[in-house]
Amino acid sequence: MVQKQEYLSKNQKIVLDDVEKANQPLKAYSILYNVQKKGLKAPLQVYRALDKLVEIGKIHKIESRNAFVACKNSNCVVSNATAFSICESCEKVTEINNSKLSKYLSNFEDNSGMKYSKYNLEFFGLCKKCKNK
Amino acid sequence: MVQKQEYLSKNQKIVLDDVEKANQPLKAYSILYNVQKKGLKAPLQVYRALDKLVEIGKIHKIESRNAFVACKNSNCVVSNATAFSICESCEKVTEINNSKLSKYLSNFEDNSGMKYSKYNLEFFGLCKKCKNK
DNA sequence: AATAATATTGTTATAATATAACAATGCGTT
DNA sequence: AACGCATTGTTATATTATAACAATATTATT
Ligand SMILES: [Zn+2]
Ligand SMILES: [Zn+2]
Ligand SMILES: [Zn+2]
Ligand SMILES: [Zn+2]
Repeated sequence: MVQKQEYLSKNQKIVLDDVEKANQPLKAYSILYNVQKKGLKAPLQVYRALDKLVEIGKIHKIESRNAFVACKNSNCVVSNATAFSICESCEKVTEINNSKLSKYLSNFEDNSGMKYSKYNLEFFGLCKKCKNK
Repeated sequence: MVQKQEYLSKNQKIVLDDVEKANQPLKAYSILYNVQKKGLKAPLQVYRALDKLVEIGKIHKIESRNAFVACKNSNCVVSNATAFSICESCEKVTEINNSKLSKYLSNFEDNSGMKYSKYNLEFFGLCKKCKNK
């Protein structure tokens, strides 16, 4: 039996490293630009690494921005319960780590008969700085 | 003073009509295909109509799918508080209309200092049908 | 009615985001 | 060594979305 991958491959490390350094969401083609000096020349090399990193929860995709950000929340072993705040003025994005919220959403049920295994929540508004302008 | 638009333009009506008939999310280029017989020939004509319809809450964008669905929730006068359930098997999407959930999220506050004016939540899982396969 | 401001439309081209398809290599297991 | 599978490299292409410019339509103000 082949066991589940427990380490990162070369390209995955390179991409994760770049995204972690940024501490803000990066677009795939910005990442591509950044890592070209390390040998990743094609979009697919970046997208494949991103896919895997998202799958294992090291990176999250900010869907409304088509951008990728490193997980800052040690609870997200797998990215099946994510919440973000997004400033609509400066585009600052923060991962929300609020156990009440995650408990509430993870336990959410309605009468649709659906079994929810995953959610993604994006809050929008103005951050502290932008509010006071 | 120019007052806020209170009716739909020709192209907006055409696009809304198509999306409402579908009762499932449509991609922008599917919409374009559908409405070509009505004279909309270019992507921009569709995207512009979609932008406006999303802005006024007649249509919502399913961000994780890059698709657009008509609002089924009369409460969404403006689309500043949206929640959807998405089946990862058959891709069925349903707008969640749950007042407890929307109250909880609309009142959500954390210590970030951010004032949230809007949110979008997407739940993923298996729908009733797909669960029983 | 004339003017101004705003919204909408039409059109061509192009940007930005993401995947298909195929061949080769690397690595752990049997 | 042989197998299975993940990863890599590469080229081409698909999909999603916007820029830029010109024209027309609608509404508000004078
Ligand atoms: Zn996380
Ligand atoms: Zn801000
Ligand atoms: Zn709605
Ligand atoms: Zn289903």
